[in-house]
Amino acid sequence: MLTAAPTLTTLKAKLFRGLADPSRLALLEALCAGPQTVTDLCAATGLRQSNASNHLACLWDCGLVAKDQDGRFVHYRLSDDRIVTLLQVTEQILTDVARGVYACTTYATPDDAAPADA
Amino acid sequence: MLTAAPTLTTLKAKLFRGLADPSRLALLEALCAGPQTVTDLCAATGLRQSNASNHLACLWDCGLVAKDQDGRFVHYRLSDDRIVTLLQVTEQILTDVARGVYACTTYATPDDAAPADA
DNA sequence: TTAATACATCACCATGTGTTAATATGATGA
DNA sequence: TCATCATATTAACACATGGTGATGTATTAA
Repeated sequence: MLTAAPTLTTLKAKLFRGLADPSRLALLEALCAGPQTVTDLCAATGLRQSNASNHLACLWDCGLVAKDQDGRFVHYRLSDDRIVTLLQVTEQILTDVARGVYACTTYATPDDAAPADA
Repeated sequence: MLTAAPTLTTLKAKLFRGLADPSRLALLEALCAGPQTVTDLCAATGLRQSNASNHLACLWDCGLVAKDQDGRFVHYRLSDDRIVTLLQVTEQILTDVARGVYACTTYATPDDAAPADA
């Protein structure tokens, strides 16, 4: 590919990959409202417990979320406020290029159906 | 997964996925310097021509890049200046959470080796 | 101790996805 | 026309990745 050692570009791609899954993004967006337990997050996102736990582990590994143990509960939260900024900028860009993202099927996520309304 | 119809979250994830590959990210970063032909981009990124062309097609489909035909040359360019902003914010976040992204192997890209220096 | 709750981990499977080589298209110049 | 350059397209392959269910581990309460 590009280089053997992890370059800044590679790291950036990896960070984006952390955001490039609807489940993980849903978790992050749910966490924008404040710290949540895994059970809360499952309820908010509709994910199975094991699935949510897997994705949260990924997000935690990547440093995108932090967690605080509280008895048998684990409260997850965003580790950095700029993640919100990132999501906001993305949303703004999406406003303009949404049509394209909509249409892009080359490396599409499996769960987007054909648009019901243009 | 979450919903059947493409939600804003799904679209956002898709947009991030467009940025979540080292090759595509390298192409976008190369384009930050200005419009480039495919051959130029191949030289700048080390990608094979067909591979670069594939990724550029994806980026174009997603609306992240625009292209201008010029004889047998095609000049690609970023379609939106805010893409640069997105990359910059990401780089800033990376500065702080880089250690985590470094260590995250759950959904790692294949091309990052173990760090030589912690 | 036993049961129940909250969460993590694991192996499996189906599918997504990046790369490559080969080939096609299309434009330019001799 | 023919050769060449610039780019796009395609099929095929190997591998990454997300989802699931089963199970493991703490923690709490009775």
